[in-house]
Amino acid sequence: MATMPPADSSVVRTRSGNRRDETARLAVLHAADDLLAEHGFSGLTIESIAREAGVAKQTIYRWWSSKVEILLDTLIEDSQKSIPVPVEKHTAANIRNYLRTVARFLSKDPAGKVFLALVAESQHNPETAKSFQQRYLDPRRDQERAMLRQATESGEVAPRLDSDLTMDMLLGPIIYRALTGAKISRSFVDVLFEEVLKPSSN
Amino acid sequence: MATMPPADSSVVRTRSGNRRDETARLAVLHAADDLLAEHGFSGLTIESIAREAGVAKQTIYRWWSSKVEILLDTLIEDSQKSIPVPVEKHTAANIRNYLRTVARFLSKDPAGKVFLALVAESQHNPETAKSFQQRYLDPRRDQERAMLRQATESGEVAPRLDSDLTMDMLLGPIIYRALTGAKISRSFVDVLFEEVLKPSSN
Amino acid sequence: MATMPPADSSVVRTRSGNRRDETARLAVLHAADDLLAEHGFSGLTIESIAREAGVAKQTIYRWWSSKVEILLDTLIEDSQKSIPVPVEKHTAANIRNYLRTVARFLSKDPAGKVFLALVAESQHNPETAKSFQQRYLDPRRDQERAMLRQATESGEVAPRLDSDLTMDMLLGPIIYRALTGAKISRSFVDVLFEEVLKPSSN
Amino acid sequence: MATMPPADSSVVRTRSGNRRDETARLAVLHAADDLLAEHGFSGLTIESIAREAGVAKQTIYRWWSSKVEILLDTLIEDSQKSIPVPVEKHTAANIRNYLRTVARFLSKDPAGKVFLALVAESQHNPETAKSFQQRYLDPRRDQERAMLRQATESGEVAPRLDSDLTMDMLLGPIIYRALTGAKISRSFVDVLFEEVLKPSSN
DNA sequence: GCGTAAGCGAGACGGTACGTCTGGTCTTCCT
DNA sequence: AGGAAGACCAGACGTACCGTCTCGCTTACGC
Repeated sequence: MATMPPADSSVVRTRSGNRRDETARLAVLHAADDLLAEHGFSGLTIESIAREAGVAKQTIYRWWSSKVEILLDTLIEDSQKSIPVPVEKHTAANIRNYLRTVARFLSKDPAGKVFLALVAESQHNPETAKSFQQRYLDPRRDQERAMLRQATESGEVAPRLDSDLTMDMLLGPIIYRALTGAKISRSFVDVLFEEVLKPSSN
Repeated sequence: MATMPPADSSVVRTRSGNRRDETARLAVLHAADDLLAEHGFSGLTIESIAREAGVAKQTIYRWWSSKVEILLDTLIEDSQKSIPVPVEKHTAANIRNYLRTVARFLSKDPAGKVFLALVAESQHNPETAKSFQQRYLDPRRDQERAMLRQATESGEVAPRLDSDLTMDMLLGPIIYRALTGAKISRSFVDVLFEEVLKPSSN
Repeated sequence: MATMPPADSSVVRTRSGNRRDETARLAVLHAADDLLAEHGFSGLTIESIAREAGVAKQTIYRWWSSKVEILLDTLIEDSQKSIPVPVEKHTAANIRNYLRTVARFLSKDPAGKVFLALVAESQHNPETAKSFQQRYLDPRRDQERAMLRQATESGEVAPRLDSDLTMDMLLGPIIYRALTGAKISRSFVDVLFEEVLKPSSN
Repeated sequence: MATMPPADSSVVRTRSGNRRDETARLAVLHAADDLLAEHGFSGLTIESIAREAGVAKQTIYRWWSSKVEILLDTLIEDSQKSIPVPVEKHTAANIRNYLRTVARFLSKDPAGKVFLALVAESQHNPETAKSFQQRYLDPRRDQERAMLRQATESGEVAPRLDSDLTMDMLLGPIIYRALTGAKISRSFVDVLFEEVLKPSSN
């Protein structure tokens, strides 16, 4: 993430005329990522993004309505790469692996900070909450529900509760621990998985 | 919450000389509470608190290092009133009731917004995270662990896991739902309780 | 002094894009002038100038390093208008008239207060003293010396002393009276002129 | 208990019970003097005087209405010591010497800065102007007029003009040069004296 | 092939809040 | 009673960003 193009002297900024400048778009996303990692959410200002990206503020305001929208863009791209919802084989192993991957993403991956920052900002700002819900949380939850349903149908897992409740019981503790900076061990995730999804676990 | 002292005309501001002025302290806490409820976290500025409370900014900076510390003070006082950890009889019913109270506090009580705001701000600011952990989360968790242990010893509940993991499984989903603005029905809480604490639940 | 442009409804604030906004510059100078006249030097704060001029504080800080520099700018412009050093005919009458004009400026014209305020502030602040000297006093003294020299060469006046000493003998008493709020009558000025510049005055 | 200041072992702070504490009064005057010399007029705040003098702010406010009054007290005492108006023999030599002393006081003596600071502050603050006039300038001018009158009567000097105008012609240039930081040579003072007071000077 | 239209970097603008500083008032406690 | 200490309200300080705007430039497209 946020690797700059090689500082080759021949990399002249290609001005794109009256079309959107992809170079500028990427520079903004990279700068946002870098600044969040380096200086935290409060160090992430439109002004600093523009400065870091070598871009005019107006260019940012033209394409994004707030810094939250910028972060959403990066989060969506990163999530597809780092924590894809398993889509082909919905086996128990795949689901457990998904939970492990999410846990690692939230506690280790710098991109996971973007997720936490957006959960956080949603508390402060209703519009962020709405965007975050509609553009990120809802689509993912849809995928997760499908995953759960198909794995249940194939008999791999046996949730005793409806899929939303099940997902919240699985993800809630993981996310809460991530939010409070607590350790999230692999066994913690595995126990969660066993408790919630395995039939006759006791 | 944030109820002002009786608007009796005789309530002249008692200047306390070179000792801390309790009137000013309360005015600040009330103003912070009111403004958070009315205008959200971003509408909560030191400037606006001072204005609302009729207090000089310097008085705020003298006693609190940031608006987060002010909110922590109000949260601690409000939590003791609204969501006390049951301390006398650690029965199953008491614990279930505690969970219900927490759920209501987070989703309905304006003071619950303070908790969510502090979880949020902790993501943006490490010092907030530390303060929040040490002054609020840790002490509460200690009480909750004691509650759980004693209820277990008396045979009222039968958690299959250690107390920290148990509490996170109970509170994580509730808090995650509160953070994402999802509904938290009584039955949701009760199911959580049954799943995690009841023996041979399936 | 400080006359606003005609309140024609069509006089919309011309935003100048990324070039300096002349409207803002003038508004600041006028506001500074007005506030000095109305509330004195201590009532002249950057805050109040910004408020009065309808200008952001940052705009002031962008272009002036202190309120003293603002006053210097107004004084220089006002002086060129109100007390120009006679530049064409250096006759005795012109010089006497110049002295009278200066006396009236210092004792009657609100803009004269700016001069006195800058002399005053120079006592408190070495940087003010330097700016005032370099940007105002020195250039004026150069002009005055030229005036004196040429009038002397043409035989109109006959100073017995060098030009700096002569100017200080002429202006010193006038300025000292202005500083102490004493009356400066026309005859006072005329006597000064006679004593210092007329040949064989006794 | 009077705590021993670190400096001189014998200088015990004598607390005077219910009489005004002369030690505190002197400490304030000295601190004011020192701070004016060291940090200029703007570095001279009630707060800093109290700190430097080891005195409570309230003690200062109890006895002086502003920092200007403190400076006036020091100036009056210093002037009596450093630039006494000659009072016994009003000879020409005495008057010339007086002018020389004044010139040296204003340009060299740190206490002269207090005079300049008060002239300055008078421009900014009408109350300062009034105090300064009544407590300092007027009494001195009365003495100077007497000096001049008696020297004239004894034939030592021959001013062509009334005494106020004469004094302003003598002191105005000196004070103006002091205010603008210009050099004030002995010959400058002597020429002034000759021009204004000597009969048939040309 | 030239005019129009849009995107771009730059940066000035009116604002709001920041956290610090000083001023002047007040009260408590100590001596 | 006087003085030290220090909390209090008030408000200016100079800085950082906000979101809007205008400028002068560059490029791509359509007449």
